Amino acid sequence: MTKVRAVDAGKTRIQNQNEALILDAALEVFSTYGFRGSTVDQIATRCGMSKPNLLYYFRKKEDIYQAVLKRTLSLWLAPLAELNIDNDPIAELTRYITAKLDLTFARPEASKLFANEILHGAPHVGSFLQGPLKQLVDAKAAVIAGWIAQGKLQSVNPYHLIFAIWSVTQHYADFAVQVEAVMGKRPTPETVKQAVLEILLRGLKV
Amino acid sequence: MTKVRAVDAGKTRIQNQNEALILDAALEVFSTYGFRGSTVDQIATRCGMSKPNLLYYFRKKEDIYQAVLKRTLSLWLAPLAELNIDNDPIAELTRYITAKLDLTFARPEASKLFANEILHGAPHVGSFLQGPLKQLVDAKAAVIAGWIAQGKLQSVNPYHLIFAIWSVTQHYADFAVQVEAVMGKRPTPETVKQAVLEILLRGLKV
DNA sequence: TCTGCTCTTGACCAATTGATCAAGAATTAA
DNA sequence: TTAATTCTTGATCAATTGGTCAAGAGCAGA
Repeated sequence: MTKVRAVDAGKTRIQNQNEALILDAALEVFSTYGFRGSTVDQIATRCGMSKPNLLYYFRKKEDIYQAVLKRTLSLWLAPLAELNIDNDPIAELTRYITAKLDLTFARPEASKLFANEILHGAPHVGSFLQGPLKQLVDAKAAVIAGWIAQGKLQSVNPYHLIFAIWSVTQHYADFAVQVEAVMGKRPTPETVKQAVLEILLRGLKV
Repeated sequence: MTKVRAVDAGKTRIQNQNEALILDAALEVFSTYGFRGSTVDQIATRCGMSKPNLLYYFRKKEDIYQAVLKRTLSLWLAPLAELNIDNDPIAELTRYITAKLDLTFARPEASKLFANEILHGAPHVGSFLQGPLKQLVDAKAAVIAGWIAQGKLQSVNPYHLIFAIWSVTQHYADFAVQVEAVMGKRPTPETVKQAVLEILLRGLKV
């Protein structure tokens, strides 16, 4: 067998293993306490690793954050990219909203990490917002506008519809504590799905 | 004139003046950088004041945060409390949503401060959420349920409708950076109002 | 003016924390 | 087995930062 380093982007077995371990721990910690509120030691301890050892894999705290954020962003974009103008708009939007809610309940930390980043002015993802994200949203806003032009959907500003979908779906991750406190219990994903679909889509049917 | 201290809850003129100054600066700083990300020095400098002097008025960083958060919460609750079952539901909800959006555009820092607090698990306002907030929402959810029972409003889960209103309206403060990046410009309050009202209310009319 | 209280701050302390380093342990390819 | 490389960490450093303190400046009422 050839040198391990040649296999996976120049990474050894232990490197791949530990970097993954670190990123998982970092997502948990950063999404809970924010960048400034998290310590390298916290993340290291969560991996059962010493702080210098963690810094052997990621030289700076910044680097860990960048890496975990990057890994999260692709997860974020995926569902929107699938909006297809050739299908029925209500079915497509239903699928999109459902996919977003599934993500919210399956990976609330990812949503919280992203929310934290934006809330603090998006210091690390500013160019992502203005570049890839804007382009994708522009394209999908055009799809929605197309549906409206074809008379398949009630008239609505596509950008603000997308914002509404984002905010409502991510609310159940980012503000989960408030939702639980106000309702006195954690609502089931099914209940949320039904309610959210009703609220967001009923007014859009022609 | 009697001693100044007797007038305003035992506060002197300078105390009232400086405490207000500090709370304004603290809101700016905390809402931008979060609790851990903000420093006492930052707040002090913003008031043109030395750090020890600031700590003369608020003995701990915590105390400043608590005070500014408390001052924000009442602002937050006010509009919802006015939902009146005797009026037309669409008119009432329109008024509520408009009031929330006005707050969002007039005081985005307040929204961001609150969002940050909830996002990090509401360590300082947990009891507020489970107490006063829950009670108010319970009462107003009953109002909405009443409208539905009277056939004045389409059927919808009142709690989730309130969550949707909160999330969509606050989105334009908390995620303003993203909204601007994606749209390529800052949308006018009027545009947002029209779009949000359409999205949230069109499906509710009977 | 005088007296007591409030207000202000430079200097300082202690704890936290991001980051480094040297030295040893473990792993790998031969 | 061996030699090179990778991995690991205790000890330590330097910067940041929340908070204290003593001493002086400013202010209000008599």
